[in-house]
Amino acid sequence: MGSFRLEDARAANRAAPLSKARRKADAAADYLQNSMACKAEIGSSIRNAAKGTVIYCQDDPASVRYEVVSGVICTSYLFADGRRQVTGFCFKGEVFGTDHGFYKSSAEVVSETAQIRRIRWGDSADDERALNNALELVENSILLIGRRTALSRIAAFLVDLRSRTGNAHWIPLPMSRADIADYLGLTVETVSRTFSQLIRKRLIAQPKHHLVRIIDQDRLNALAGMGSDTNPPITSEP
Amino acid sequence: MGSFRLEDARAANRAAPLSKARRKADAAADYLQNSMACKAEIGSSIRNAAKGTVIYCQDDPASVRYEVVSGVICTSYLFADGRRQVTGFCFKGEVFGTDHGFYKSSAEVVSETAQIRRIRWGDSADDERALNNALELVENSILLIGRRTALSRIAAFLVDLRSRTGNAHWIPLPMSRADIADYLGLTVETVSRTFSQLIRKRLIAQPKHHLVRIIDQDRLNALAGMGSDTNPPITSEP
DNA sequence: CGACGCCTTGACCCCAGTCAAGTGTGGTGG
DNA sequence: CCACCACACTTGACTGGGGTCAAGGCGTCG
Repeated sequence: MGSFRLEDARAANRAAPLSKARRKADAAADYLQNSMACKAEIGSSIRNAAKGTVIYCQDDPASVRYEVVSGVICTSYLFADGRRQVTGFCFKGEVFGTDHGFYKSSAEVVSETAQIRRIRWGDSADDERALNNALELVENSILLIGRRTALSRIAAFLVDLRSRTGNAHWIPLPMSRADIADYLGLTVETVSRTFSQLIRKRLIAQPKHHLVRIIDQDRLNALAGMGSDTNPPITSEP
Repeated sequence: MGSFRLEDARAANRAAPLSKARRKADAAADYLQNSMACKAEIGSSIRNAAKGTVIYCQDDPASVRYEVVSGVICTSYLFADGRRQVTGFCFKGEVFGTDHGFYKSSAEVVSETAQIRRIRWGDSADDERALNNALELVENSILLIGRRTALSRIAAFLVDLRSRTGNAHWIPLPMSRADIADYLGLTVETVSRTFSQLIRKRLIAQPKHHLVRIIDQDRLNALAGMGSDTNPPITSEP
């Protein structure tokens, strides 16, 4: 079940990033079936998956959640009119697919390759941690998406990614511009233009399309509207 | 602790809807302290609170969560630069304040009056239900906020509120235009204009500022980009 | 090599932000 | 009882940011 809507939306959606993913998913279906015991994790099943692999589809029955071992996962929601809202990106150690009953969004691998661990519900301590993790991620997303200007959104997006990937200056951006656009509520063109703008202003560098180096963290923070933690930009009246 | 940021932001924020709330909160502080045993709920403490009452502040230590018994609660996050992002509205039966460690947002009563129930963490079945409830609400918010046009956002906002309040046609809108604007990432003027537009087009009626009647649910759904559930707007190619 | 996807850049225009003024409405004090 | 004010909301005029349409670069695959 659950897939017919995806097909409909694919037909209607001009960009249709999931269509390719869907085809790849079909091809790699059985590949997904057998879990790869890569590094002999303790009793849990870890899967290898290539870019474009769909982990689960919107409206599929939800039985397990997943943890990202390596790579990046993108979860997205397809509207009936074909528009797409990317609900989040998941990096190493983060959890996705925490829905109850049916998955409300689809999950897709956006990095070249990814390892994900299936986790069953039942251990209440673990379950609660997972839910809290998911909640935190989504709440963070709201603070990103609610911003006014494209510049502020992109800046906040980069700042968020930097803190989550734990990288000092280099940020991997395996997702496509369309993914970022659908996440931040912008268009591909605006995303591209804004990146170019940040590069021109020497706030970031971009040796490859999918790799960003943060040059001026402070000014990026300022654009993101977070201020420098050590030097709050607000002076209260006497 | 936690309140100094609020004060700072108050000084900087032109609209500063929390400033009034803050003053009211001070005045009604002791009122809040003693829980009112209104209808003798089973062993849980229910409080009455008037409009503007702040339940908790951003960065306050988080020990309990809350359930709305009656009225409407608004949770919002204040940025260092004074901007405000409303993270959600909570109606009867919904849960807020599910943060761990410290509250990441402030919670305020926006209806004329509200009853809220304090709930301690510990009952894992209950805890998990609460977390799932919160997660669902926040994920829904993302689908609202990510929309492109103001018309689409307002329409989706109304459709969402209608389904959550369980009301057939009449929707209570106790929150201010500023709250709605800060929720959807718009300005008060745009919110006001959009409501007027919907009224002119006879999609809704608005006998009072804080009450909306949905006249044409189908067209509202269409604007919201959800289509009519019985008649999907997408035709798949053969 | 050409076809295709993805990304970038440019030109144009419209939606929504900004500034400013006007309209209730409730509260306070004379 | 009315004058006055404070506040929330509405409406208008103007402008700029970003959506839209279109063209062009660039790497990958067949």
